[in-house]
Amino acid sequence: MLTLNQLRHFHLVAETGNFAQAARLAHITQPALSNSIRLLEEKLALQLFDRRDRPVRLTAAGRELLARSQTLLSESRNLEKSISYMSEGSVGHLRIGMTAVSSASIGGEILARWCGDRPGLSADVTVANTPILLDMLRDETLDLVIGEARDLPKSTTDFETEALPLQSGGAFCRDGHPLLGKAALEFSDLLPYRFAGSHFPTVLLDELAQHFGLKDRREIRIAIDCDNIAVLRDAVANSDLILLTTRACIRNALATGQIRQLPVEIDVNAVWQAITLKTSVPHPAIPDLREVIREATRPRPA
Amino acid sequence: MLTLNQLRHFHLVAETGNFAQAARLAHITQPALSNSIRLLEEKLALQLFDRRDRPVRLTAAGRELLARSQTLLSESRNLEKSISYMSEGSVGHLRIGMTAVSSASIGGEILARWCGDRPGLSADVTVANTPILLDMLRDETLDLVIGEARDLPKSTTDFETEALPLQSGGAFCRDGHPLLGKAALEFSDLLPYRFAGSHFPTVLLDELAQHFGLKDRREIRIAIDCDNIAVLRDAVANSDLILLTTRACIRNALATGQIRQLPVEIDVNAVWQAITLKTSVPHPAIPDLREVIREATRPRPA
DNA sequence: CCGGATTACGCGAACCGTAACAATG
DNA sequence: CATTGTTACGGTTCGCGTAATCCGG
Repeated sequence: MLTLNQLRHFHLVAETGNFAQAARLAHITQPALSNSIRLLEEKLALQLFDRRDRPVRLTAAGRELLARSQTLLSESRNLEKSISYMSEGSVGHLRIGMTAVSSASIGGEILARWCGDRPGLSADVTVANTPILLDMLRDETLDLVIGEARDLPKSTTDFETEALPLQSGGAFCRDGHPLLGKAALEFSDLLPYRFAGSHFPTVLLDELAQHFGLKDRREIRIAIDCDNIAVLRDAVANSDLILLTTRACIRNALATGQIRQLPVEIDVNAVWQAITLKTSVPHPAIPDLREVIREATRPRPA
Repeated sequence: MLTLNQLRHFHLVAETGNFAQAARLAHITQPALSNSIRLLEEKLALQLFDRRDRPVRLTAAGRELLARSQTLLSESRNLEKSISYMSEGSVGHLRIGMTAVSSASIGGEILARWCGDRPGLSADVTVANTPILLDMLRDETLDLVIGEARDLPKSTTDFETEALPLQSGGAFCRDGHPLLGKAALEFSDLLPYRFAGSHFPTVLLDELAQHFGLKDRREIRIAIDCDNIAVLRDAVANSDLILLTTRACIRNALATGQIRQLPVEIDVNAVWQAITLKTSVPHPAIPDLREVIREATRPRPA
């Protein structure tokens, strides 16, 4: 059975044409190297070097072996390097799940920071509702999920959760919306209009309703519930719908003035959690990714 | 230091998801395999399998390693196969030297037979004069040479030579050449015309001159000495030059009637040798190639 | 005679097998 | 309780190092 070490030794001798020098490079003594090569030749039933005169030279069979084992050795060097990087979590492929809002708000920045200066790392992002993402996490189709805190099951014994800083949210409307002219805006002023947003957890609606003293959460009428932020943005920009989401999620539309924030205090601040499976062995790069997520979600001056 | 065996074991477990089955495939006992994997995990400082529930599953790091070591393992399988073929000489790359005439006469047939039904074999053919080819053989730029016997040095201690069957040669001219009409043609009848051929050894000319009782070999006037058979063929087809070469070398032109053989008995039969370097370790495929050369040069009914 | 390769021999680590133990379902 | 994986232990092999020998320039 062929071993990588013997191949390495063979290559060193072939390249240097000198057993002594090759032995130094292999960090073994000359006799040991001599033995290694001899055993290799016996194992292969092929004479690899012509030792009749110095310097020793490759035989025809030796040249063949050299050429044919070149890729194998370079592959092995690559793998060893990859492994050393893997141990420190600086290489690998992660499968990350995000909700629509979190992906649109901070997903890009997280991935930019994370992949940007880590050439060995790559990611696969799945956008779905938190319950779906959690299912995928459970059967290890995902390595990490950024999900809505409100959608987490009460008993989180099998999840390693970490609450992320509050993402400031609010109510948004198109430029020129009737409500923008109104002074001292209250939440009740919004109720005549219908709402748009991405995946409203019923708990959130209940909280809102309770907070503003509504009898029934159905007084907050949902017109569009969509996982695609672009759809929501365009729908709200061209109608009187009110968008409930985070500021970061529509920062471009806010910057262009296409969409404006309504000056009303409402509790739609997003609470997100970075979630991994406690019962699974984490990818070595996970701690690093968590650190990047913390940095990217840290509240900063606007 | 990574070993191929450990990687193989790892792959077997990863593919079967079952230590017992993998152990059977690896032809070792289950505890031995268990140890092998454990040592690998310790060496890499990475947990590769999650053993908390059955069947055991790959961890994220294990998936990475599996993906990244895939090519390495398949390369190693390829190499082992190549080596087993190499031992029996059924794979490799040979550098063959031939003279212009021998290459044009039998080179194609030899290579067709040799490479044709041996998918692992390939060749590099150099066409040059015998002395040049012998030099290349000496410094191992070539593995085998088919050269002119007459050009071999007298002392052939460092060459392994093998005479090939005589290749019938003769004098050839264009269709409609004046000599073709003459009855009872003799060699002296040819002397008014000049000759063409590929690399005339002076010994050959001396022999011819002596054989036909000429005072000076310069009575045989050489018009063209060229290593390119196509050049000679076309030159002779369009002039009254007489071509000295083997029949096989111009068999196509003979078949089309473009060139005709002069009915004169002359001793330009080619004597070729298959030559290798005795002082070098031969390529494993050499004996096989020699056999093919013998077959291809064996005299056959025209 | 010197640099460089091989042979001879002893030791330690690695690896496998057997047997006993532990955990999962 | 049966299947499957781990731990413990003994024996063999493999690979390296030291020392002595051999060989080519």
